Amino acid sequence: MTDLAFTAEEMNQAADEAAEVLKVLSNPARLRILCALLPGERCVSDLEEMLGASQSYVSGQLARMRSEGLVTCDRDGRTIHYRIADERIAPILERLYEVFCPKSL
Amino acid sequence: MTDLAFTAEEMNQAADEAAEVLKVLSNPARLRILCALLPGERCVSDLEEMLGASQSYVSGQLARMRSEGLVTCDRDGRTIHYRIADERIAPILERLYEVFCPKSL
DNA sequence: AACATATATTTGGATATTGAAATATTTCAA
DNA sequence: TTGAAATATTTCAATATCCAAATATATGTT
Repeated sequence: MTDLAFTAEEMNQAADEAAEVLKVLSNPARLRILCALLPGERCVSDLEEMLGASQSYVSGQLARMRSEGLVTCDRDGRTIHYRIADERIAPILERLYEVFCPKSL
Repeated sequence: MTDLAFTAEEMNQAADEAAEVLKVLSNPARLRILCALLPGERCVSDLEEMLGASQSYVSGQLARMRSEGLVTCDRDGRTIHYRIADERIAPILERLYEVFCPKSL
């Protein structure tokens, strides 16, 4: 039977972890990429088009998120499909939709 | 009767807005300050103690969040009580607790 | 092999953020 | 009015972030 309360140390750890994830979400391009991935896989060129951003920029942001384990990808021929790999992302994005896009729900 | 769907432009605006708020939350000290304010008002020295951070540092972070309208304060003698001033903060923090501190709920 | 397509990586300069240290301001109490 | 307590602001150096531009790599096609 584990303790139900968080110690101060655990709280600090949780805050550090949360802040790390939030830092990724705090860039509009990365946020929009993750939102685009929420319904399912997308290839890089789709994401480029949706964002209206350059190839290297989108690819760079994907690389960053890959290195942090937030997304993964599979190659299919010469296109690469990305998807969200961290289960903490979806519930956070859902809440962000509720807060910032209430009309769309 | 307003439209129920978000245009691409509205989505981009929402993403920018969300990213701005998330940037504030993406620093562990600021995140912990806001969590401490969630149940109600706190004075600066209380926050200092909770964070184990220096007076000027805590005050500086509070100043930043004040300038962005996320918190407000009232003076009571020589102590100043801060509280959350942006209604978007609480629902986001609640979700962060669910995701990062599930044990404590 | 040569070429086109899709994606990745590197580089670099501008700008922002971080957190510590010192100093300033405001208020109350003696 | 002098001093102490509570909070705010300024300054600075280190580091991180942003995004564009150029270049590299991998795959498929002819």
